[in-house]
Amino acid sequence: MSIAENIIHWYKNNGRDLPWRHTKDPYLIWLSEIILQQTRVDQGMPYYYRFVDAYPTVNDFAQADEEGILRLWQGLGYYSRARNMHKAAKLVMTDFGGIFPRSYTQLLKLPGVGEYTAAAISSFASNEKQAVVDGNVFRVLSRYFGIDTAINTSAGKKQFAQLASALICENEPGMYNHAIMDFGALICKPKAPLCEQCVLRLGCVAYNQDLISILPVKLKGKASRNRYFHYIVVEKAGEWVLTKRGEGDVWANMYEFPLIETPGDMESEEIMALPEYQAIFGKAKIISIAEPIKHILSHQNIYARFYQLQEAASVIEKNPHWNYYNSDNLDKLAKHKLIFSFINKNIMY
DNA sequence: AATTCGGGGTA
DNA sequence: TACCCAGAATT
Repeated sequence: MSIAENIIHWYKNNGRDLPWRHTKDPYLIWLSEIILQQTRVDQGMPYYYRFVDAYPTVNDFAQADEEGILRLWQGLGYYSRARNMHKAAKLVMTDFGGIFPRSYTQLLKLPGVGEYTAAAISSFASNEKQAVVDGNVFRVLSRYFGIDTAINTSAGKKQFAQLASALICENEPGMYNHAIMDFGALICKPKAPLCEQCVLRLGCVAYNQDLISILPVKLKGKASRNRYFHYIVVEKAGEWVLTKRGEGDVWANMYEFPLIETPGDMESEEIMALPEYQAIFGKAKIISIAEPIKHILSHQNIYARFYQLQEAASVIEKNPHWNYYNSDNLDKLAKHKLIFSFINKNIMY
Protein backbone atom coordinates (compact mmCIF):
# COMPACT_ATOMS: atom_id res chain seq x y z
CA MET A 1 0.00 0.00 0.00
CA SER A 2 1.26 3.46 -0.87
CA ILE A 3 1.62 6.06 1.83
CA ALA A 4 -1.43 7.86 0.47
CA GLU A 5 -3.53 4.69 0.49
CA ASN A 6 -2.36 3.96 4.01
CA ILE A 7 -3.33 7.37 5.30
CA ILE A 8 -6.69 7.32 3.52
CA HIS A 9 -7.45 3.91 4.96
CA TRP A 10 -6.64 5.21 8.41
CA TYR A 11 -8.77 8.28 7.78
CA LYS A 12 -11.85 6.33 6.77
CA ASN A 13 -11.85 4.68 10.18
CA ASN A 14 -10.44 7.45 12.36
CA GLY A 15 -11.01 10.81 10.67
CA ARG A 16 -12.81 13.67 12.38
CA ASP A 17 -16.40 14.49 11.56
CA LEU A 18 -16.26 18.24 10.96
CA PRO A 19 -19.20 20.37 9.82
CA TRP A 20 -17.48 21.88 6.79
CA ARG A 21 -16.79 18.41 5.44
CA HIS A 22 -20.50 17.90 4.82
CA THR A 23 -20.66 20.47 2.03
CA LYS A 24 -19.21 21.03 -1.42
CA ASP A 25 -20.14 24.71 -1.33
CA PRO A 26 -16.85 26.52 -1.94
CA TYR A 27 -18.14 29.52 -0.02
CA LEU A 28 -18.72 27.52 3.16
CA ILE A 29 -15.42 25.70 2.73
CA TRP A 30 -13.71 29.04 2.24
CA LEU A 31 -15.25 30.31 5.49
CA SER A 32 -13.86 27.32 7.36
CA GLU A 33 -10.43 27.50 5.77
CA ILE A 34 -9.86 31.18 6.52
CA ILE A 35 -11.06 30.72 10.08
CA LEU A 36 -8.72 27.76 10.54
CA GLN A 37 -5.58 29.50 9.29
CA GLN A 38 -3.12 29.21 12.18
CA THR A 39 -6.08 28.29 14.36
CA ARG A 40 -6.96 25.01 16.00
CA VAL A 41 -10.19 23.32 15.02
CA ASP A 42 -11.64 23.54 18.54
CA GLN A 43 -10.97 27.26 18.63
CA GLY A 44 -12.39 28.00 15.19
CA MET A 45 -15.50 25.82 15.36
CA PRO A 46 -17.82 28.26 17.19
CA TYR A 47 -16.77 31.03 14.82
CA TYR A 48 -17.62 28.88 11.81
CA TYR A 49 -21.17 28.37 13.08
CA ARG A 50 -21.43 32.04 13.89
CA PHE A 51 -20.44 33.11 10.37
CA VAL A 52 -22.56 30.55 8.55
CA ASP A 53 -25.53 31.70 10.58
CA ALA A 54 -24.91 35.41 10.03
CA TYR A 55 -23.84 35.18 6.38
CA PRO A 56 -25.29 32.06 4.71
CA THR A 57 -24.16 33.13 1.23
CA VAL A 58 -21.25 35.06 -0.25
CA ASN A 59 -23.73 37.76 -1.20
CA ASP A 60 -24.74 38.15 2.44
CA PHE A 61 -21.07 38.41 3.35
CA ALA A 62 -20.33 40.94 0.65
CA GLN A 63 -23.22 43.17 1.71
CA ALA A 64 -22.34 43.08 5.40
CA ASP A 65 -20.57 46.06 6.91
CA GLU A 66 -17.00 45.56 8.00
CA GLU A 67 -17.77 46.54 11.60
CA GLY A 68 -20.22 43.68 11.89
CA ILE A 69 -17.79 41.21 10.39
CA LEU A 70 -15.02 42.27 12.74
CA ARG A 71 -17.43 42.07 15.67
CA LEU A 72 -18.18 38.45 14.79
CA TRP A 73 -14.45 37.81 14.44
CA GLN A 74 -13.75 39.39 17.83
CA GLY A 75 -11.41 37.26 19.89
CA LEU A 76 -10.14 35.03 17.10
CA GLY A 77 -7.03 37.06 16.29
CA TYR A 78 -5.27 37.82 13.00
CA TYR A 79 -8.01 40.29 12.21
CA SER A 80 -6.77 41.03 8.69
CA ARG A 81 -8.29 37.67 7.80
CA ALA A 82 -11.73 39.16 8.41
CA ARG A 83 -11.03 42.29 6.40
CA ASN A 84 -9.59 40.25 3.53
CA MET A 85 -12.67 38.05 3.58
CA HIS A 86 -14.88 41.06 3.14
CA LYS A 87 -12.76 42.23 0.17
CA ALA A 88 -12.84 38.75 -1.29
CA ALA A 89 -16.61 38.44 -0.94
CA LYS A 90 -17.11 41.76 -2.70
CA LEU A 91 -14.68 40.69 -5.41
CA VAL A 92 -16.69 37.50 -5.95
CA MET A 93 -19.81 39.61 -6.46
CA THR A 94 -18.18 42.09 -8.83
CA ASP A 95 -15.63 40.01 -10.77
CA PHE A 96 -16.99 36.46 -10.52
CA GLY A 97 -20.67 37.17 -11.13
CA GLY A 98 -21.55 36.16 -7.59
CA ILE A 99 -20.35 32.58 -8.18
CA PHE A 100 -17.74 31.59 -5.63
CA PRO A 101 -14.68 30.25 -7.50
CA ARG A 102 -13.73 26.60 -7.01
CA SER A 103 -10.57 26.23 -9.09
CA TYR A 104 -7.07 26.63 -7.66
CA THR A 105 -6.09 29.36 -10.10
CA GLN A 106 -9.23 31.43 -9.60
CA LEU A 107 -9.15 31.04 -5.83
CA LEU A 108 -5.63 32.44 -5.70
CA LYS A 109 -7.02 35.75 -6.94
CA LEU A 110 -8.93 36.26 -3.70
CA PRO A 111 -7.24 38.31 -0.98
CA GLY A 112 -6.41 36.14 2.00
CA VAL A 113 -6.26 32.99 -0.11
CA GLY A 114 -2.74 31.64 -0.54
CA GLU A 115 -1.39 28.37 -1.88
CA TYR A 116 -2.57 26.28 1.04
CA THR A 117 -6.12 27.64 1.08
CA ALA A 118 -6.50 27.49 -2.70
CA ALA A 119 -5.38 23.88 -2.68
CA ALA A 120 -7.73 23.06 0.18
CA ILE A 121 -10.86 24.66 -1.30
CA SER A 122 -10.27 23.41 -4.84
CA SER A 123 -9.61 19.87 -3.69
CA PHE A 124 -12.53 19.75 -1.25
CA ALA A 125 -15.08 21.51 -3.45
CA SER A 126 -14.00 20.25 -6.88
CA ASN A 127 -11.71 17.31 -6.14
CA GLU A 128 -8.96 19.18 -7.97
CA LYS A 129 -5.59 17.46 -7.59
CA GLN A 130 -3.85 20.12 -5.51
CA ALA A 131 -1.86 18.99 -2.49
CA VAL A 132 -2.22 21.00 0.69
CA VAL A 133 0.93 21.83 2.60
CA ASP A 134 0.12 22.99 6.10
CA GLY A 135 1.79 22.48 9.45
CA ASN A 136 0.49 18.93 9.66
CA VAL A 137 1.82 18.00 6.22
CA PHE A 138 5.24 19.47 6.95
CA ARG A 139 5.44 17.38 10.10
CA VAL A 140 4.20 14.09 8.66
CA LEU A 141 6.40 14.26 5.59
CA SER A 142 9.53 15.50 7.33
CA ARG A 143 9.29 12.67 9.86
CA TYR A 144 8.32 9.90 7.49
CA PHE A 145 11.00 10.73 4.95
CA GLY A 146 13.52 12.04 7.45
CA ILE A 147 13.85 15.42 5.78
CA ASP A 148 15.67 17.98 7.89
CA THR A 149 15.36 20.96 5.58
CA ALA A 150 13.96 23.80 7.66
CA ILE A 151 10.27 24.17 6.88
CA ASN A 152 10.28 27.96 7.25
CA THR A 153 12.78 28.61 4.45
CA SER A 154 12.00 28.97 0.78
CA ALA A 155 14.04 25.85 0.03
CA GLY A 156 12.03 23.91 2.58
CA LYS A 157 8.67 25.13 1.34
CA LYS A 158 9.63 24.26 -2.21
CA GLN A 159 10.91 20.82 -1.32
CA PHE A 160 7.88 19.84 0.75
CA ALA A 161 5.46 21.24 -1.82
CA GLN A 162 7.06 19.07 -4.51
CA LEU A 163 6.98 16.02 -2.30
CA ALA A 164 3.36 16.60 -1.33
CA SER A 165 2.37 16.96 -4.99
CA ALA A 166 4.14 13.73 -5.84
CA LEU A 167 2.32 11.82 -3.12
CA ILE A 168 -1.22 13.05 -3.63
CA CYS A 169 -3.82 10.43 -4.40
CA GLU A 170 -5.03 10.39 -8.02
CA ASN A 171 -8.63 9.38 -7.44
CA GLU A 172 -9.55 11.13 -4.22
CA PRO A 173 -7.23 14.13 -3.75
CA GLY A 174 -9.76 15.90 -1.55
CA MET A 175 -10.05 13.00 0.82
CA TYR A 176 -6.29 12.57 0.83
CA ASN A 177 -5.84 16.18 1.88
CA HIS A 178 -8.33 15.77 4.71
CA ALA A 179 -6.66 12.52 5.67
CA ILE A 180 -3.09 13.72 5.95
CA MET A 181 -4.13 16.76 7.96
CA ASP A 182 -6.18 14.65 10.38
CA PHE A 183 -3.32 12.20 10.58
CA GLY A 184 -0.93 14.98 11.55
CA ALA A 185 -3.37 16.44 14.05
CA LEU A 186 -4.39 13.21 15.76
CA ILE A 187 -1.44 10.80 15.38
CA CYS A 188 1.72 12.55 14.18
CA LYS A 189 1.31 15.32 16.75
CA PRO A 190 4.06 17.89 17.39
CA LYS A 191 4.78 16.61 20.88
CA ALA A 192 4.23 13.09 22.14
CA PRO A 193 3.02 11.66 18.82
CA LEU A 194 1.12 8.35 19.00
CA CYS A 195 3.72 6.28 17.16
CA GLU A 196 2.39 3.03 18.63
CA GLN A 197 -0.89 3.62 16.80
CA CYS A 198 0.78 4.90 13.61
CA VAL A 199 0.09 2.90 10.48
CA LEU A 200 3.21 4.39 8.85
CA ARG A 201 5.74 3.73 11.59
CA LEU A 202 7.45 0.77 9.90
CA GLY A 203 8.52 3.03 7.05
CA CYS A 204 9.00 6.17 9.13
CA VAL A 205 12.59 7.39 9.19
CA ALA A 206 12.05 9.52 12.28
CA TYR A 207 10.52 6.59 14.17
CA ASN A 208 13.22 4.15 13.14
CA GLN A 209 16.11 6.51 13.78
CA ASP A 210 14.70 8.21 16.89
CA LEU A 211 14.38 11.59 15.22
CA ILE A 212 10.80 12.29 16.27
CA SER A 213 11.78 15.10 18.62
CA ILE A 214 14.12 16.61 16.02
CA LEU A 215 11.80 16.75 13.02
CA PRO A 216 10.52 18.86 11.51
CA VAL A 217 13.33 21.43 11.69
CA LYS A 218 12.23 25.03 12.05
CA LEU A 219 14.50 28.05 12.29
CA LYS A 220 13.91 30.27 15.29
CA GLY A 221 12.53 33.72 14.68
CA LYS A 222 13.20 36.97 16.42
CA ALA A 223 12.60 37.30 20.13
CA SER A 224 9.49 39.07 21.31
CA ARG A 225 9.65 42.74 22.23
CA ASN A 226 8.02 44.32 25.27
CA ARG A 227 5.44 47.07 24.99
CA TYR A 228 3.73 49.07 27.73
CA PHE A 229 0.14 50.17 27.20
CA HIS A 230 -1.81 52.52 29.45
CA TYR A 231 -5.54 52.59 28.83
CA ILE A 232 -7.58 55.47 30.19
CA VAL A 233 -11.14 54.33 30.85
CA VAL A 234 -13.30 57.45 30.55
CA GLU A 235 -16.94 57.09 31.60
CA LYS A 236 -19.55 59.84 31.56
CA ALA A 237 -23.16 59.20 32.56
CA GLY A 238 -23.18 55.55 31.63
CA GLU A 239 -21.24 56.04 28.42
CA TRP A 240 -17.66 55.07 27.70
CA VAL A 241 -15.07 56.51 25.35
CA LEU A 242 -13.58 54.15 22.79
CA THR A 243 -11.30 54.93 19.89
CA LYS A 244 -10.46 52.96 16.80
CA ARG A 245 -6.90 51.77 16.22
CA GLY A 246 -5.26 52.61 12.93
CA GLU A 247 -3.47 50.38 10.45
CA GLY A 248 0.13 49.25 10.48
CA ASP A 249 0.23 47.83 13.98
CA VAL A 250 -1.29 45.02 15.96
CA TRP A 251 -5.10 45.01 16.24
CA ALA A 252 -5.63 47.19 13.15
CA ASN A 253 -9.07 48.85 13.10
CA MET A 254 -10.14 47.35 16.41
CA TYR A 255 -11.72 49.47 19.15
CA GLU A 256 -10.12 50.14 22.50
CA PHE A 257 -9.97 52.75 25.25
CA PRO A 258 -7.81 55.85 24.70
CA LEU A 259 -4.24 54.60 24.81
CA ILE A 260 -0.89 55.99 25.81
CA GLU A 261 2.10 53.78 25.01
CA THR A 262 5.35 54.28 26.86
CA PRO A 263 8.81 52.89 26.05
CA GLY A 264 9.10 51.37 29.51
CA ASP A 265 6.76 50.61 32.38
CA MET A 266 5.38 53.62 34.24
CA GLU A 267 3.23 54.44 37.26
CA SER A 268 0.21 56.71 37.06
CA GLU A 269 2.19 59.72 38.39
CA GLU A 270 4.61 59.43 35.50
CA ILE A 271 1.81 59.03 32.99
CA MET A 272 0.16 62.22 34.19
CA ALA A 273 3.40 64.09 33.66
CA LEU A 274 3.62 63.15 29.99
CA PRO A 275 2.89 65.92 27.48
CA GLU A 276 0.68 63.58 25.47
CA TYR A 277 -1.38 62.90 28.57
CA GLN A 278 -1.72 66.55 29.48
CA ALA A 279 -2.63 67.48 25.93
CA ILE A 280 -5.75 65.36 26.29
CA PHE A 281 -6.60 65.27 29.97
CA GLY A 282 -4.92 68.45 31.29
CA LYS A 283 -4.47 68.22 35.03
CA ALA A 284 -7.10 65.54 35.55
CA LYS A 285 -5.80 62.80 37.83
CA ILE A 286 -5.88 59.12 37.06
CA ILE A 287 -5.83 56.12 39.34
CA SER A 288 -5.11 52.55 38.45
CA ILE A 289 -8.27 50.47 38.56
CA ALA A 290 -7.06 46.97 37.75
CA GLU A 291 -4.05 44.74 38.09
CA PRO A 292 -1.49 45.10 35.30
CA ILE A 293 -2.07 42.49 32.62
CA LYS A 294 0.57 40.67 30.61
CA HIS A 295 -0.88 39.90 27.22
CA ILE A 296 1.33 37.65 25.10
CA LEU A 297 1.25 37.76 21.32
CA SER A 298 3.44 35.91 18.87
CA HIS A 299 6.00 38.70 18.55
CA GLN A 300 5.35 40.99 21.47
CA ASN A 301 4.61 40.98 25.16
CA ILE A 302 2.14 43.69 26.02
CA TYR A 303 2.00 44.95 29.58
CA ALA A 304 -1.31 46.75 29.96
CA ARG A 305 -2.56 48.93 32.77
CA PHE A 306 -6.04 50.41 33.08
CA TYR A 307 -6.80 53.75 34.70
CA GLN A 308 -9.80 55.94 35.32
CA LEU A 309 -10.12 59.64 35.97
CA GLN A 310 -10.55 60.45 39.62
CA GLU A 311 -14.03 61.44 40.69
CA ALA A 312 -13.51 65.19 40.61
CA ALA A 313 -12.50 64.85 37.00
CA SER A 314 -15.18 62.35 36.06
CA VAL A 315 -17.71 65.14 35.72
CA ILE A 316 -15.69 66.93 33.07
CA GLU A 317 -17.55 67.94 29.95
CA LYS A 318 -17.82 65.54 27.08
CA ASN A 319 -14.93 65.86 24.69
CA PRO A 320 -16.46 66.62 21.26
CA HIS A 321 -13.61 64.82 19.55
CA TRP A 322 -14.47 61.53 21.19
CA ASN A 323 -17.21 59.01 20.64
CA TYR A 324 -19.18 57.85 23.65
CA TYR A 325 -20.91 54.45 23.78
CA ASN A 326 -23.50 53.15 26.20
CA SER A 327 -23.25 49.52 27.25
CA ASP A 328 -25.41 48.28 24.36
CA ASN A 329 -23.41 50.11 21.72
CA LEU A 330 -20.19 49.19 23.48
CA ASP A 331 -21.08 45.54 23.08
CA LYS A 332 -21.52 45.94 19.33
CA LEU A 333 -18.05 47.34 18.72
CA ALA A 334 -15.28 45.06 17.46
CA LYS A 335 -12.78 45.02 20.27
CA HIS A 336 -9.56 43.05 20.71
CA LYS A 337 -9.11 40.53 23.48
CA LEU A 338 -7.42 42.81 25.97
CA ILE A 339 -10.33 45.25 25.84
CA PHE A 340 -13.33 42.98 25.78
CA SER A 341 -11.99 40.82 28.56
CA PHE A 342 -11.53 43.97 30.64
CA ILE A 343 -15.05 45.08 29.80
CA ASN A 344 -16.50 41.70 30.63
CA LYS A 345 -14.80 41.74 33.97
CA ASN A 346 -15.27 45.35 34.99
CA ILE A 347 -18.16 46.90 33.08
CA MET A 348 -20.60 44.28 31.78
CA TYR A 349 -20.58 42.33 35.01
C1' DA B 1 14.29 36.22 2.84
C1' DA B 2 12.61 38.05 6.93
C1' DT B 3 8.97 39.99 9.55
C1' DT B 4 4.42 40.70 11.20
C1' DC B 5 -0.11 39.82 11.73
C1' DG B 6 -3.63 36.77 17.84
C1' DG B 7 -5.00 33.92 20.86
C1' DG B 8 -4.99 29.66 23.11
C1' DG B 9 -3.61 24.70 23.93
C1' DT B 10 0.09 21.43 25.13
C1' DA B 11 4.20 19.18 27.21
C1' DT C 1 8.79 28.42 28.99
C1' DA C 2 8.86 26.97 24.18
C1' DC C 3 6.41 25.38 20.53
C1' DC C 4 2.47 24.83 17.67
C1' DC C 5 -1.99 25.61 15.22
C1' DA C 6 -6.11 23.63 8.04
C1' DG C 7 -0.97 30.65 6.55
C1' DA C 8 -0.94 35.11 4.08
C1' DA C 9 0.64 39.63 3.21
C1' DT C 10 4.06 42.92 3.57
C1' DT C 11 8.63 44.67 3.76
